[in-house]
Amino acid sequence: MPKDKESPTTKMPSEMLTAHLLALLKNWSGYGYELSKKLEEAGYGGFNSGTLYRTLRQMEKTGLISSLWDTSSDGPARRIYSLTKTGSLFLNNWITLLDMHKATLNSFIKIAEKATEPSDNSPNGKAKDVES
Amino acid sequence: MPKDKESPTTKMPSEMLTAHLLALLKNWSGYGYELSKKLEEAGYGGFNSGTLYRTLRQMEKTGLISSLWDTSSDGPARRIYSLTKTGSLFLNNWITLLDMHKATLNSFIKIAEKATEPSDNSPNGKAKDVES
DNA sequence: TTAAATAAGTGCATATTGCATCTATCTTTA
DNA sequence: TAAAGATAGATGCAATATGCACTTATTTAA
Repeated sequence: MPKDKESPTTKMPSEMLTAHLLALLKNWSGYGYELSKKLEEAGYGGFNSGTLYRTLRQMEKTGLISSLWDTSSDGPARRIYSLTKTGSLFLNNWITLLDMHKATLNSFIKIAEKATEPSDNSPNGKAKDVES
Repeated sequence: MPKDKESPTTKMPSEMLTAHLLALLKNWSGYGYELSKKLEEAGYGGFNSGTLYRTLRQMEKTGLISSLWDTSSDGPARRIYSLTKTGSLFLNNWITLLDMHKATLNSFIKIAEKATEPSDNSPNGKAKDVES
């Protein structure tokens, strides 16, 4: 892998969108415009196309996906993306992380519920007033 | 332009961290330093303290939490945060969103698995080579 | 009196995003 | 046939967000 000279930090793009794109590309190859339509169909719209295309290029730079031009069909050329091994691992990991995230949230919430059982509703300490 | 009254876009801070903080503040009041320790205990460390404090102030600006200074105990003053009604709704909504997110991921993955049943592993179309 | 812990924050460089716009290819329609 | 629209991917710029190091301040421990 060329690893190009993006020397300092090549950061992962926005996690939610990345995860959806990886899932769509699981065992399947597609191009940006197509992916954006599928995401919108699935109710995951709201981003602008620029963000999508930039995210895809960024994912490619970090090795989650790879691309090649498809000029075989009519219309503008399409950049076809496929999942890499890394991308596949990342997707599995993300799903595990999601579960952990939710478990932590729930544990926090449950701890909070327990802590307030003796109906102590007042904020702790003698607190002075707000200031900006 | 100073942008001052932050009229147009006051964006939500990084979603994961926000969600954890909201969960910790559910039915409970705490301050930044304390929250950061709890997050680290729960295995959710890795952010630096600056990010945490800035996230909290940002959450306050968007109305998810509210704060007041606590000077009642020894040591440096503490900014005590509490969940607002908005924050509570946001937290519930986030948990729902997480479920939807995971459901969508799984549906994408399952569709992909079905689509490849006839063992067609080749990328679609006659694709030309990559270019940067 | 010095160091370390607690508590909250700032400054600056870099990264990411939103919004508008651009290029280009092909199809539809007036 | 000219104009408009859909498809496809991308960029420029301003506004935000983030990482990293550093600062300020209060109190306790060495």
